[in-house]
Amino acid sequence: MTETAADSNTSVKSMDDIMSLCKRRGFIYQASEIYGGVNGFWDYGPLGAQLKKNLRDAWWNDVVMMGCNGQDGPNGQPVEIVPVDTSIIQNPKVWEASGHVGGFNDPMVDCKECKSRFRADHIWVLVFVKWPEWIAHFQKTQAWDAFEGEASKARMKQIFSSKNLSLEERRELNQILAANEALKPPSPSEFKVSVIANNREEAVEIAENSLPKKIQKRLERDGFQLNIEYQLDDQMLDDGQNPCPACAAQNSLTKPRAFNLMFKTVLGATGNMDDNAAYLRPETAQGIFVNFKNVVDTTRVSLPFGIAQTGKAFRNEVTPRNFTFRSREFEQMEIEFFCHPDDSKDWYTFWRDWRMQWWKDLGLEGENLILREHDSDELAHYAKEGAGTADIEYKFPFTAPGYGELEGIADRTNFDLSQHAEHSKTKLEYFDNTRGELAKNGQPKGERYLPHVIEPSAGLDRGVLAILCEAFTPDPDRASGVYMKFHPRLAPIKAAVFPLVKKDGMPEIAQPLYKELRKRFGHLGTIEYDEKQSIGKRYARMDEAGCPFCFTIDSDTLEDQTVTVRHRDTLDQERIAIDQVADYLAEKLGL
RNA sequence: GCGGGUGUAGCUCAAUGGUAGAGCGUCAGCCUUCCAAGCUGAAUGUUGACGGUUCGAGUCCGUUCACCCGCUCCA
Repeated sequence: MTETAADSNTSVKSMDDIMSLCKRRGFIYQASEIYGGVNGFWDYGPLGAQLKKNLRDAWWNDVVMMGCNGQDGPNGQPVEIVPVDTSIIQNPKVWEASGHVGGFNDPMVDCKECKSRFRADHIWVLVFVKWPEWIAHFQKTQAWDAFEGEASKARMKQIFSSKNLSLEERRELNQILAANEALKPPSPSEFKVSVIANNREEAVEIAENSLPKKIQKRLERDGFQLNIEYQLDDQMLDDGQNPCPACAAQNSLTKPRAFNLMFKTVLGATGNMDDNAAYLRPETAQGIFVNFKNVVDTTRVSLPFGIAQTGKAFRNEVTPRNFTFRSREFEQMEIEFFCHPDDSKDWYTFWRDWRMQWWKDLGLEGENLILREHDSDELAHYAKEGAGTADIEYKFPFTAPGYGELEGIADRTNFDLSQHAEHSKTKLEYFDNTRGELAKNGQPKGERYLPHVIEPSAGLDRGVLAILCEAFTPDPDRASGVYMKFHPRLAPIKAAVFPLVKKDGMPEIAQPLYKELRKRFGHLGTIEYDEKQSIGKRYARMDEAGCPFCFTIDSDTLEDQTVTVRHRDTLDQERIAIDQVADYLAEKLGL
């Protein structure tokens, strides 16, 4: 309990300082920076690339190869996970089945007639009526009474004149109208025109001056006047029956569908987007689901088991923000764990708790990391009602005192498999010969079912960002002013070898040690060698890069073959035999 | 996407509308005896980009791009 509250509180850390260090030391650069960058994309530099690889490797080894680090699952058996590496581009039908095409988006509408596509919030619908006819109709309704006789023609005109009424007042009036069934069938001789406009003023301007001559003539001839205008999908005013702004076909627009956050791309060299559209995957999960049958058929796995995958995914985020936290291109580490429906709750709990522990073991400890169960009203379209979705969240400097999601653990039920079974017309049921009632020979008859899925889905880039934020430790007492307290397992630089001075035969001793360490540990991260400038400066540089151990050859080494080990976090120094350095480092790296 | 703010060397920042600078860092050399020491020298900029006003723009105006802070969404 020596740690004070301030020590564990990331909110005292400056995100600007962290980003500055990331740039300065080559962790993360803005993508295509020399061209002015591109919004929502980031490049990893030498240290960042290695840090990211180390985190990915830790996940791969612990989760996939070791099966939850060798821990037994809730069924008392070892956890079985197999890896796949699936395409970023899948058959477009995959995304229809998964629900990403239909529900994963911002408002767009299509014209059923001319096939044009519009942004719903750019379409304004102008409703024209014949005033005397409309007023007469209106007077038969209860709404008329609500105005207590004030509803003269002039008053009506005033009420529905866009220039004089606030949105709130308009809402209020239309609530009165909407409450009256007699008004539900549109008033006689209503005439609708849709226009593309950025705002109400522009829409009215177009209505008054810029409509096609043909329409203007008709309105004039038949005595139509503008009654009301509204934005498409206006909850209060839109009746869902709207004309197309392009071809003017009446009632030809689909309901607004959110515009797709998926990256569209083109298959084939002709570049014809209309015929050959495909999508860059918005999540790696679907590549797993569509291969479920393949894996079952070809690899002798049996339920319960998981399929794991790391890889890039792409989303056209509305607002990329907060450094790499919400990037448009990002890497996921996903497991789809398949189990019997009856066991899904146990497996959900198991995964949720184990994944939380895993992040803790990598150094995201204390109050900065929380496990948060979702409320039922924020469950995703695939999540079972009340079955459980939890987020592992980290208190980033830019979210503090709130938290940002690092990994989500969701019970996806059999949603995805059933969707793909239906859309692909392929049977995806699993035949479980350990279940079912017993046959005469005492063997179970077996049970055929669609497995349920627990999905622990982690953001690799977010993990790296959390590790960076957690590691960043200001320390005014040391030369660098800051050091990166990476877990040795994740540190991109594993160790450094320094001759204390560049003479007296010290470099000649340091060089072979450097080469020995590099040969043995180079596959895990960088081993540095540096003989330039003062020893303090070299230590300081290693502090900023987060190198956990420095081995220094000094004049004593010449006498007794020992070297100094300098510890990054404590600044402590100890002496060990030079021929013990490699074993020492191996132990410290947990090998 | 909307509103507000910011863009000058790797970083932190200067520069009345009048020759683009400093500190730190980086690199090279000398020196060195455990925490950015010292000395000498060097490199580094289309002042985010494009256009305009002006005899003259880092500075004023317009557009655009990027980032930051709010609203919103996700892993």
